[in-house]
Amino acid sequence: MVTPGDRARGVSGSPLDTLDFTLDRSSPVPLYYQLAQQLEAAIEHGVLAPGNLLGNEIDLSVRLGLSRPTVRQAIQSLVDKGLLVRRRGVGTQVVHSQVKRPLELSSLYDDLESAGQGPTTQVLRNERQPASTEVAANLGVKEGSEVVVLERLRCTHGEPVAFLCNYLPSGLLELDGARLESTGLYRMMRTAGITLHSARQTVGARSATAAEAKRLEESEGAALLTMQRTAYDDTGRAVEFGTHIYRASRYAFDFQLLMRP
Amino acid sequence: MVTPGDRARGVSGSPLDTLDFTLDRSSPVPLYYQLAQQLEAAIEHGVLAPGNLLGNEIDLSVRLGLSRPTVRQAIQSLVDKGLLVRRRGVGTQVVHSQVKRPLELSSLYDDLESAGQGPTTQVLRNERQPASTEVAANLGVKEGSEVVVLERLRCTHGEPVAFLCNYLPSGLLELDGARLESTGLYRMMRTAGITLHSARQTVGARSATAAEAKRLEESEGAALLTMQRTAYDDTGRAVEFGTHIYRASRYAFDFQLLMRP
DNA sequence: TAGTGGTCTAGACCACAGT
DNA sequence: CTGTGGTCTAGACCACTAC
Repeated sequence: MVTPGDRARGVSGSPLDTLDFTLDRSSPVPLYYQLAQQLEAAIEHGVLAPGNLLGNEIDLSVRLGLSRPTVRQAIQSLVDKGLLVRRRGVGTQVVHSQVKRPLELSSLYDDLESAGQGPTTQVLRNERQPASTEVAANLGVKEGSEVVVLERLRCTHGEPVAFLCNYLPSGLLELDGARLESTGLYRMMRTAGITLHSARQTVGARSATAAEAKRLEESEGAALLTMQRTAYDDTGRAVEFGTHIYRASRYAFDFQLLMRP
Repeated sequence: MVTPGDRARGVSGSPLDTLDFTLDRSSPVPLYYQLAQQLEAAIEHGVLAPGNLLGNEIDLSVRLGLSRPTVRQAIQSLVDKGLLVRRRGVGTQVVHSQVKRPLELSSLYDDLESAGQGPTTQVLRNERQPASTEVAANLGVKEGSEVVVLERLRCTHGEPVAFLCNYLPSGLLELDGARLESTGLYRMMRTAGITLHSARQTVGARSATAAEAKRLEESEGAALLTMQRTAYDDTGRAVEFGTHIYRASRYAFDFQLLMRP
């Protein structure tokens, strides 16, 4: 006999039924997080295919020996990531597309590294100076107060890709030139315990001036991609303001936007 | 006498203490949402200044006649929005910066309209055709299957700003030319009950070809901003793929990124 | 040591979708 | 009608922070 519940999960049952999750209650990792990770892995590996129903939350909580709110918390975190969709009266399904890339503060160094291009960085300038009106406004400090100014040239395969000019509040971070050349600024900030939280970006384009063209080994008038960004930590304090210029022939921004209704 | 609790909230107490929230239990609006909205309004209006502590969740729940999980849900939604920060052992505070603009799927029409520029749109093309390899891959449909192709020229103050080329799965939406000229594509999709959920974007730059320059009233070789986007609805199905070209002299992308740890 | 948020439980009732 | 997710309650214990 086939009960309504069987039909709801499909005749062959939810793929989740054959999956066993291992929960370690003695672990410091929260239970909802352990469950979320294993669900995400199942989706990633295709065990849960797009469109598959997860089965209802009550059954799942009973089967796992968890309370329903805990299971909900795990599922909700994946809904927030865009991996699952909930529909009242229907159930929870895996989304149909395989858009997995999370939204991140794009760090050029990380972008290039993950693309396997082996970037190198040349620090052109690393010193302290009084903040200009524009820099002060963007960093939320007083005009004329001391800030660190950083100018870098980033290359791949021996050719320039971008010219990066950044301003940081003085005293926030020790900027060692050698480490700056071997890793990205954002990675250094993370290592220093600064947790980036959000950023405001403006992306535009313009033609290269003679000086810019020379620096980036482009021809004068070539199209350049420009980006201005202010980054904030988790308390909302501005921790970086930068103006970046990219060779459009060698770089483009690639990112994902999420809408929250 | 000053108790530790008084000190924790500051000598004058949390500004929240003098605020009265009105909760309507008969309303269909969830209680946590009512609370979240009123908290957000208090922050927006400066009643809760950056750095202010909210007071602990237990007291708040008692004072409001709600359970702690409900209060937590309200607070969590504002933490997700980046308006509040929680610190274990410390409390919940308002973030220090006034970065409030939410992350959104930027619709050029909405952008221009909110900037008060009064955009106009000219529909150059609106017809069905078989999907090319590229379009099919981006929309997740079979190559050669019918899609709607839409070409529009967007202007402000009588001058072109952007040339927009979009592809939509056939049968998704009725595209009335007149309405397309008076509103944006995204707004039409929302009206038709399609809830956009996420999008993948690539932003780059290049020099204008002769044809592009003519169409956008630029000079040949001028810097153009290019954007390619695939948008997905809440089930993860691709609902739009587009290639947009903007006059860099008249438009730039402005958006906020949020990091989720 | 005291206060905070972080996690978890075991129930409950409701609104909505599909039959 | 049944089954689903959406919301809500009233407790509990733990980990971290500051004093």
